[in-house]
Amino acid sequence: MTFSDLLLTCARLLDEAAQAQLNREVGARLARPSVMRLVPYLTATGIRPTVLAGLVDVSKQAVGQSLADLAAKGLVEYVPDPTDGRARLVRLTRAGVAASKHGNAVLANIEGLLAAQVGKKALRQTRRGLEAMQPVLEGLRTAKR
Amino acid sequence: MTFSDLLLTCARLLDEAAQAQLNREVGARLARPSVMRLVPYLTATGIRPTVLAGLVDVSKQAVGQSLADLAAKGLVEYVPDPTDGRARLVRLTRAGVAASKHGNAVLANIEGLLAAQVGKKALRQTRRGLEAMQPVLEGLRTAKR
DNA sequence: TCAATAGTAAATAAAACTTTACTAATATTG
DNA sequence: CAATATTAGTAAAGTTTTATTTACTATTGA
Repeated sequence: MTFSDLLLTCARLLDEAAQAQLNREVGARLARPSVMRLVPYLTATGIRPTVLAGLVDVSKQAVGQSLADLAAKGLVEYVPDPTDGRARLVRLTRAGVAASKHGNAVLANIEGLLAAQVGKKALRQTRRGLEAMQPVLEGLRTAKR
Repeated sequence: MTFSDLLLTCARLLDEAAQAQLNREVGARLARPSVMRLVPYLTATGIRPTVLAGLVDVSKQAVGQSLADLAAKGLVEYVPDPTDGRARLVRLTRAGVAASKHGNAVLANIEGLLAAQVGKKALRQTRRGLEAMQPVLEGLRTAKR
């Protein structure tokens, strides 16, 4: 197995495990994939929908739809952007922050299992490797378009 | 950034980079996501559609539609399963194998860039870490359902 | 024989996203 | 500074993609 396949496979497995855990807790699917993709970029500080659209590379209308979903669930709210009267900021509500924290806790739990199985040292080494690779991969993204 | 986020982010970036490279070559989108998800499991030897459906966790009808897509492009073909008259095996055609190889070459190329930037040793260490983690993550999958 | 399995077909449902069209605020520029 | 262009965003409709439901055939295995 190539390194690439290994990386992609591990990420997929991790994602599935976390998702499955959360779904089990809620008793249904937490959120649809299109909505889940926004989550990493949502903060309590707020971000503009348009910026979000650029990050996930879909139209702002598409992002708007996903955000409406999250807003309907009370996980995000809109506030006017003080620096631009046209713009709004989407930010996590208290409930949204709590949900986000919980998601991180689930991941942390899985990490704990990994550490227990492969050893803290191996986990740390792997982390360092990925930390070095991330900026290189980010570079590919911006470079080639 | 947590280890989990790092892993998920790197995988996403790698996937995007490879996808973008392939799309650039073809001049359009190579294949839709639902189809791409089948690719890792396709071989020249052949696999049953139903098995494939189990692997990606969708109905066999859904897999059938994706496979019809690939068959229309001449990348896979059906052959009767010699061990069961009801069953068929989907296998990569010569063109399919070539396409698959090319995909791997694109990934290998990116890996080369990574190795050049972070060093072969770091790459090897990261690989070893992921290799140790994969079975643990696989275990979570089977265990919890 | 009869239940279960592998698969297909067609219709439909649901999800994700785009297109078109619009309002309101901000920038630009002549 | 007024006219114009641009930007942020929304709204509604429509399209594409993905997947399920229902219903069926053919083969296998009990």
